[in-house]
Amino acid sequence: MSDLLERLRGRGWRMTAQRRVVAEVLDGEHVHLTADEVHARAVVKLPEISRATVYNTLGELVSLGEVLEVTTDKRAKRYDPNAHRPHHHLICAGCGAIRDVHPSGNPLADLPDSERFGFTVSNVEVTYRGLCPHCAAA
Amino acid sequence: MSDLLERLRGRGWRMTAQRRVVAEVLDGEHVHLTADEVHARAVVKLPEISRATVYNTLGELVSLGEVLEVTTDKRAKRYDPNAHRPHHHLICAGCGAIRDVHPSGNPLADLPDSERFGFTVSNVEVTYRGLCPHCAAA
DNA sequence: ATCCCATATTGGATAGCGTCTAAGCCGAGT
DNA sequence: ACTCGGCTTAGACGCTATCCAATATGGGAT
Repeated sequence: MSDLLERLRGRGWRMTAQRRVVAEVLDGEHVHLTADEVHARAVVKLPEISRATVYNTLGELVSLGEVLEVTTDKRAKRYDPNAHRPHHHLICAGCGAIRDVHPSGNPLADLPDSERFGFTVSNVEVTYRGLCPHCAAA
Repeated sequence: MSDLLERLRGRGWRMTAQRRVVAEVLDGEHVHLTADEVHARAVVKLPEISRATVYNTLGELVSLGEVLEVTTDKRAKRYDPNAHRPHHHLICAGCGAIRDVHPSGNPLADLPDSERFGFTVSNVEVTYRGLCPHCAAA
């Protein structure tokens, strides 16, 4: 399971109990957790861990490119451990569930220079919205 | 200029000084303002207007479909008066500024059935991120 | 023109989420 | 084992949005 931990060690990331626990929580989950949910799961393994450390660690993992931040609304940000494989998101407007999806095509190429307004464009996110089978039935 | 005001009146929206001022602020601007920025501009025309009213009014305009809410990060939501024409967004990672863009291509068609997981997909948002000329220089 | 009341507005309180700070702790190199 | 820079902590703080009870007001009815 510890591809993530191995990669972090390999980059010279200083390993501490708190950081290991946070990384393990992300590595084991396949849903997109909020910072507080990560904290709640981390506390099970390491009761003294503080919220600040979870926030710091998540921020570092994001900077390192190992984890993605997903902001879909004004509720809490969610953290996506699946950063090694490019993907986009499909979100249910009813229940808020998120699935990873892999569209074909390259949206970055679809933005002509004339539409870039001098920006250095580095990244593109595609968010599909709709209703999941369960919410569509209700 | 007052297409927006006309449409609102036509829908039987009760017109008050505060609502008119908020609508005028949005109608006159071509950038995407935060609620506080809308409030700041509204105060110039109507010094007594309260934050709560601006929030209420923006919420109603969103419900009416006259204005779009754009949530890009954990900073303030921004309000997009350009709801009548489909477009996507280019966001500066430095200062949060937003520009409307019109990419070629159709991302909805890029999501194969096998990646839809039974969802009824109704909408797609494309968000380009980068640095605006000003933030790139700093 | 005036009255009336459903609805809008107000400002202050409250809540959610995230960031900051000061102080102590710890791990790795010597 | 010692030292020092980086890590962790608890709680204060800040920002944005929402809620609330009291007050004011638009606009139809008279």
